[in-house]
Amino acid sequence: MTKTSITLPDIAAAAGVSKSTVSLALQDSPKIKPETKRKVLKAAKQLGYVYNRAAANLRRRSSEIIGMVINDLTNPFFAELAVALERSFTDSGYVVMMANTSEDMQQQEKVVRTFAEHSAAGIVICPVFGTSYEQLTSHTMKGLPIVSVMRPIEGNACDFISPDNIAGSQAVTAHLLVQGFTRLAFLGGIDNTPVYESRLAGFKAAVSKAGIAMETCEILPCPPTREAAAKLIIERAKQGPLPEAIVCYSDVIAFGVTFGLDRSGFKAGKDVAVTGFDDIQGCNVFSPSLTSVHIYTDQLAKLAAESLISRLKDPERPISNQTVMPKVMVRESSILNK
Amino acid sequence: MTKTSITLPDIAAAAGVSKSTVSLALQDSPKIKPETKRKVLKAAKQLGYVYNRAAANLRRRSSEIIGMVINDLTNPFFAELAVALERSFTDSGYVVMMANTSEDMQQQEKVVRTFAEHSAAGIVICPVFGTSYEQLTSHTMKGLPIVSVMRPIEGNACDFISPDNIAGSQAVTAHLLVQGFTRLAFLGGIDNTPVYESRLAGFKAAVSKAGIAMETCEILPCPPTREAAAKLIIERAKQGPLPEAIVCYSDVIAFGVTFGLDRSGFKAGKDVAVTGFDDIQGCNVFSPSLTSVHIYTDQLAKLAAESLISRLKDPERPISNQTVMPKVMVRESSILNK
DNA sequence: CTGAAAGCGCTAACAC
DNA sequence: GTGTTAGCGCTTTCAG
Repeated sequence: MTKTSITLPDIAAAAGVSKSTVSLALQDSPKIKPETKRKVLKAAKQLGYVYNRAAANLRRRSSEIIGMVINDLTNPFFAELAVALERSFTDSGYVVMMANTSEDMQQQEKVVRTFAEHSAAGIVICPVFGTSYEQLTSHTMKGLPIVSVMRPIEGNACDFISPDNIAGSQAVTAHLLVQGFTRLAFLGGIDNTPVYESRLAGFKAAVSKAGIAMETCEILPCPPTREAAAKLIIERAKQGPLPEAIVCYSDVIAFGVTFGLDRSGFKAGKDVAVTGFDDIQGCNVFSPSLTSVHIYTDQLAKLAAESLISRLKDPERPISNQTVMPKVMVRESSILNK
Repeated sequence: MTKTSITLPDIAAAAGVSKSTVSLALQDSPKIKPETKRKVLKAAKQLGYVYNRAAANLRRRSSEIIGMVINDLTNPFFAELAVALERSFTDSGYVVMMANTSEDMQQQEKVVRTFAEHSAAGIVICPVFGTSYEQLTSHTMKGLPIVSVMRPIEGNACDFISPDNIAGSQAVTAHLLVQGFTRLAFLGGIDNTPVYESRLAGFKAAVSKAGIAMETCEILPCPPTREAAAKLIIERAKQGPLPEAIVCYSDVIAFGVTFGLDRSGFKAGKDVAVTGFDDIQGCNVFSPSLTSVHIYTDQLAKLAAESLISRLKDPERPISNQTVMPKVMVRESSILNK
């Protein structure tokens, strides 16, 4: 809380006008004479006035606060997404309060409630898997507009923006198949989560379209961290010949796999083809550079902001699901160079 | 803004008590009979009441909001720090509004002002280099408590928490020197910034203590990104024999250097010893695993929260600078294994 | 222990 | 164009 008790009346007194004139002037209302405005602005600046938005919001019964809830900021992909989202909203004049949930449902419920208590106009969220609108709003913040990004909220009750995971996964798998690999693996991601299921579905679709039996392929889920992926592939390497190509659930997984392969005496892009998903910044500055699926994070963020802002303006608009078509970025890791 | 117009009077009516009794009950005041409290809580829950903190703060003339301002969330080190900071503050019952500045001074001034307008109780910031308290508070938010982390605010006007960069850098350089390297380089970081100067000073101190002439060493600053570091070392590699060991300004730089060396036909940890700084999560899941300087991010975050909270309680307390002693984590990248 | 009344800083009709 | 007046939802003396 700023100590300053400089308020509208103070400015009014200094400028020799009334409280409401000051209010109008500060909002740059056309009802106020330019000269008066100048006088008011000058007095405000002189006195070191700090606008009190909470008071204004209270009176106006609306706010420009957007609550942003991110599942895991230490995951570089979500950090990139968070930054893009923040920019999209601030570009539209909103201010975003941001919170990290560390994939913790309790924490998530808590921060959403806190945002609601601070009169957030709406929420943009990468929800913890398994989140439903009901629990998110605790039956008590009904009508709080929410848009989810990347991961859907159960029950289809919220606007949702995501990449076309199936198409992206299918395309990157096809890119591998074209090279003649027949023993593939899909590695990483958490079983029974929507993103995992979609990316896996794309993988399977490509494989079966290529006329390859799924039995020759391996499916190895694991938590979305470098450590987990590394551990998994190291164990796997001990158990016999590796697949020729590994489609990873995400770039983070792919980095872990690359590391694990190295520890097991194999090289990604040489002994085994590896692909990622998300196309985060690091992909290009990594040896081997990582083939990945670019999902247009900035575009996702832009759509999320547009979607939420539209809903704020028209709460009755039908719920919308928007999908962005990704693009395969071929780099070294997927082209074997023996 | 939550649509709900459920307010204290509504609950009061439902529970058959007065507005103020409800307020007290909600705050769990000892002045209210347990039975009454139960009645009130029940009514509140039934009606789907959402506490309005903005209104409460307005009346109480204080708030539990902390504004967190981070220079670059896409840098994994700062993302880790941000998460740690957020946790420290929320653990103490504060709610943090977070904003990313992308190292943009204008953006930084804007978000600090916005936080002030939202009645933030204080600010925790990783400032853009060159930030002064004066400009941050625009001469108008005087007295807004600010604690800076990692990077100092000019003029020593704010509490400041940081690792002992000199000691950390000196220690990791010494670790290299002990192995007998004589041609070292200090790579990365932005010239004339305090963190750079400190880390470079530690490097120089170790070198001169080892009786080595600084002339045999190279100093190659560059922006703190993987890309910039990679580009720099690739250029450098073309110009003649590389140093035997490279002390990097940060882990991000070290990752870039490792990549660039690889592109130039050299291996970190084999042809050239490389060390990082910050000890971010990736260090262990990287080939070669990266020797780094662990700076106890959680501890920095904890001190930052304590420091800011103390100041909120006692605005007159003297400004404090706290330093945390880092620790060298020796891994593969710095032990040549030819 | 509970109620009545005042007011935080601001906006928004509605007068003048 | 500008001033008056009445609150937004809450906390907090102060009575009772």
